[in-house]
Amino acid sequence: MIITLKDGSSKKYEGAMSVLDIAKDISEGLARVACAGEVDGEVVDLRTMVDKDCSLNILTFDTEEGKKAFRHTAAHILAQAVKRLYPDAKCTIGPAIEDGFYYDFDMPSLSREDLDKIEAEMKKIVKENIAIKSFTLSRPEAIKLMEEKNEPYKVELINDLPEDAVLSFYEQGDFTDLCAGPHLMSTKPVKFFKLTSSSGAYWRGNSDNKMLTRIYGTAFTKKEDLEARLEFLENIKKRDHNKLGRDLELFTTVDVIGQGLPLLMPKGAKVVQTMQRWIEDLEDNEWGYVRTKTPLMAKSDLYKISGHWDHYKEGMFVLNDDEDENGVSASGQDILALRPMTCPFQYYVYKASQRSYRDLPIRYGETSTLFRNEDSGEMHGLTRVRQFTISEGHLIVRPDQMVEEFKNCLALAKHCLQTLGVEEDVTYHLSKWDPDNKEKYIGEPEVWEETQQHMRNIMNELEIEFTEDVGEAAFYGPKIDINAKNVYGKEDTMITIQWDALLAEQFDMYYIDKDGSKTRPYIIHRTSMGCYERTLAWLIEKYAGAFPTWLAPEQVRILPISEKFHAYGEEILKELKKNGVLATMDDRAEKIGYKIREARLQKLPYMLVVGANEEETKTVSVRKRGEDGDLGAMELSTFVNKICEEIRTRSLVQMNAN
RNA sequence: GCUGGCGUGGCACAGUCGGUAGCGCACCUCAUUGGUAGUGAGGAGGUCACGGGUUCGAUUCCCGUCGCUAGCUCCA
Repeated sequence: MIITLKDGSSKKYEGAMSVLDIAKDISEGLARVACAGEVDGEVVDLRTMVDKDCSLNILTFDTEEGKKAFRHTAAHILAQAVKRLYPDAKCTIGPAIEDGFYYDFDMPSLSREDLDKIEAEMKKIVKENIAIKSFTLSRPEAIKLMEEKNEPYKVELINDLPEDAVLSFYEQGDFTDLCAGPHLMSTKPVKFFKLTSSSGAYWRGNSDNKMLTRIYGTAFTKKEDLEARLEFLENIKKRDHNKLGRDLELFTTVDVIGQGLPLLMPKGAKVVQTMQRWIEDLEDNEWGYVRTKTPLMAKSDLYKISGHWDHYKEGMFVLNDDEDENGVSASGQDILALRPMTCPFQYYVYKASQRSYRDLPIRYGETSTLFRNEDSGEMHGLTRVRQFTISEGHLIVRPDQMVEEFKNCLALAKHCLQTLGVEEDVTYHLSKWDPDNKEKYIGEPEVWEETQQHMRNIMNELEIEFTEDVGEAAFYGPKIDINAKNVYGKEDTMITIQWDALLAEQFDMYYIDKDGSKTRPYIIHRTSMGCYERTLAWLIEKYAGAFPTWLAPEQVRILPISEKFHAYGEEILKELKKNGVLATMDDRAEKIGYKIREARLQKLPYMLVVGANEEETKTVSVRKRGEDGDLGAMELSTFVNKICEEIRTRSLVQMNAN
């Protein structure tokens, strides 16, 4: 590549040595130097970093550091523009994030028109090609500078840093900001950006603090990249379960029914029913589960034993909640709460009889409807709701069985993910307790640490990659969470497997051991596939509504060419239904092209076109969804065999012709 | 819960600077009986989310509620 340096000279670099050559030419042994110029005719900001050990990085926009520098600079350009237009706005923080940046200001909220104005001002700043200089200050000097600039939030930030800290600042014209960097050499390369949205955000992420105004933006070095990003954002809306799920008549919401209470319509309910039947049979027939069906509500007494009354009361829907200081309802009624989990109910199933060590493990499964009083701002489509149904289970096991059973729970979860075709789309997390926040949890620190180590070992042994998240545990134990991202990149927990060595004590659960002594069992709380509503949402986005055949709410639609072939169509319909295929017939007086168009828009797996040819030869003309879906004619029995096989094996791919 | 945005027939949208509303798709009826992404004609359907206020008059302006939504906080 040819680099034109700032002084106008240019030099050609070739091959693997170029990185070192560039460094030698422009670094002169300094810790951090940079140049801006043109690479192969394109204006770039090229920055090299030489660490103390002489290892070296070149920051072009292709590198992570380079992208960070680019986004930091974009954030500062935003802040500079805001300060120009709103001199009273106070700067807080403005980090780089994936695909862009944001900056929080203490200022009134902004409309789209305001964002457009700020964007225009930013364009000016870029055009001005302002040089960016960095300098460092001691803490007292830094505080003085920010006090002079009347930036109280910056002063607060600096005050929280170590006294002997040396703080880096970046200055671009009339704007100077505290920032760890890196930054570009000038504002010029930040050519293609867009302020995407503004919203509220609490100062320092604490809801007790003031709400600031956050501005989000996305920025790129190339026009095509920005356009591609904006187009991507536009396109993923088409996969968004909250839009697509409604369009495809899978679910709906009604304002008088309430927030977080979606209605599954016949198609959505059918998909959920298919999953539920599959999971229940799978657990009971192949994984040794026994089924329970327990109440959806209970007296507060139960939750007092479980600890939920103390640790989770805010999250429950409580009935007759007018208790006096003695815990008695003024109306004389029992204080009841809708259940937020199934644990204690299944514990009492366990406790209903005396258990021997020979009986364990006992694996209870329940298709369990739960109620959680989520904050009003939290609800979203099918992914965050106030009533939902999960494939819940509790395993009551002897301590010596714990590791094996925990592994089995992971294996079952993996099997479910695999069957749904989403195994590659998840991340595993070890959700740990927070030792600095002990009052949120029950049990002894040693037990927590030991349990977490067990889980760590299991994950390593199974060679599953995972991250460790502090403070994400349940109050009674650590857990493995299996998360998935939605189309917008937000993560939700799909599956959870929790190790609980504590609640057996609370509920006085025991079994009679070999030596005749009463012994505490361990408990695993787990889901095999998690919440049906959330999984449905995930699948809608994964498949853009085109579910694998076995999950599709309508698998085959028979399309007679005209009314004359309705009788033959009925014959086919009967045969399909007899074989358990979800089939319908479109017997409207519409043209065949129109019927096909409609079936395709509804993302049906298969269409069977039938007319004179088919009736005569006792065949069906098969069309599957997608481009070039016409599979031609086949014997009805052939099609039935193929689709039954596809459904039975829960295949993720569709049949081929012959 | 907090800060914004939004709410017009089933869906996607026009529109009204205050004088009670339209288009397309879908739906219904009739004709058409067809060969792989939209046959033609006609018709019905909305107290403009709900409640209050201002006004001679409110879908339009103001306030409140409900819902949807972007984030923040929360998610045992």
